[in-house]
Amino acid sequence: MGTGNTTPDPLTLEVVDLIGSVVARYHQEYEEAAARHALTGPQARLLGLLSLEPLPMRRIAQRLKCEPSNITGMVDRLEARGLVERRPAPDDRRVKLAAPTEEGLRTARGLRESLDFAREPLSALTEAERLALRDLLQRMLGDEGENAG
Amino acid sequence: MGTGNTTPDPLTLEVVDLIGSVVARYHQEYEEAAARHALTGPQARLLGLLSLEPLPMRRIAQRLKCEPSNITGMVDRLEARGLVERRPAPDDRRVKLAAPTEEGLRTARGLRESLDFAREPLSALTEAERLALRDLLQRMLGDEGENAG
DNA sequence: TCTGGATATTTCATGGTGTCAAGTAACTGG
DNA sequence: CCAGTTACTTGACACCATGAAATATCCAGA
Repeated sequence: MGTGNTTPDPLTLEVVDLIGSVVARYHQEYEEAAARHALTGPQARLLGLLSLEPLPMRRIAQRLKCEPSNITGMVDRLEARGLVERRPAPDDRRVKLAAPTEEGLRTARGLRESLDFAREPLSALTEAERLALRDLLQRMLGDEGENAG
Repeated sequence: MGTGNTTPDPLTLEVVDLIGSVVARYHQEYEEAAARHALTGPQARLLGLLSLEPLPMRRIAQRLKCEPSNITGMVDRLEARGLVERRPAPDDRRVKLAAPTEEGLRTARGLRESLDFAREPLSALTEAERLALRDLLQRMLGDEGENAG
């Protein structure tokens, strides 16, 4: 919890502002890409997550940083559209794995492809610049390198 | 837009992934800062916007990229808490300006200060690195430098 | 002046997201 | 077998967001 209360220098403020723009644009493009597949942003995120590997409901909630009861409804809606199915976990009858159906996988794939935020703005940078950007972002995020949930 | 359909190189994918992390962290911190002032993310965004200058409802909708009918409810809620008030526009009796109250201004100020995403992660970078990051982000966003709505 | 079309805001209905509290089923340790 | 814990679901509620329809106001032209 930063105790910071002194005003940061103008350069920092400028960078923060730029990051805000990146965030805004990222979201906009993400929502648009999701809408192209008749999905909301959170639904697209969930489907993308499951397309990597099926997950128990509780695990999904941790990854998406929300309450498990929320996941129930989201999976319900995706299940109703035939994009996701619930499977029993082999070793624990309490847990249910949410897994994408064939169509869900296709949708996730299409989603990833139509997510042009990847290429579009970054194509303005040379490879060396992308490398530099990667390193700077890594350093920025560095102190929280979490992979497992 | 983008016709891009070839898979981007691994470096680009890595950078995109990092940007995704930045976006996630930005959002998380923003929501937390808002919650510290008993506001939701959208409410905090709206209040921050109005703290710069009072705006007509329609203008707010354009800035926040949502429907005007949505703004009505958001301003209603902030107004009910005494953070925002509606004023008549001097030259057009149809339009109403949403303006922060004194308390709204105080809240917006406190919000800005508690928004540590500014300082915290960027403090890991030297000034030269922040400069480099600024230039890279500017180039990334460059082709859409819009300011007026 | 009157009238028709455009604009600003609101209202209503609807659906998705998110929280919290309570409930059920199943696992775990004694 | 029993108590406590864990996983998921349900129900009530608030907020965000959209779209269609209503109201009030502006504006341009006859």
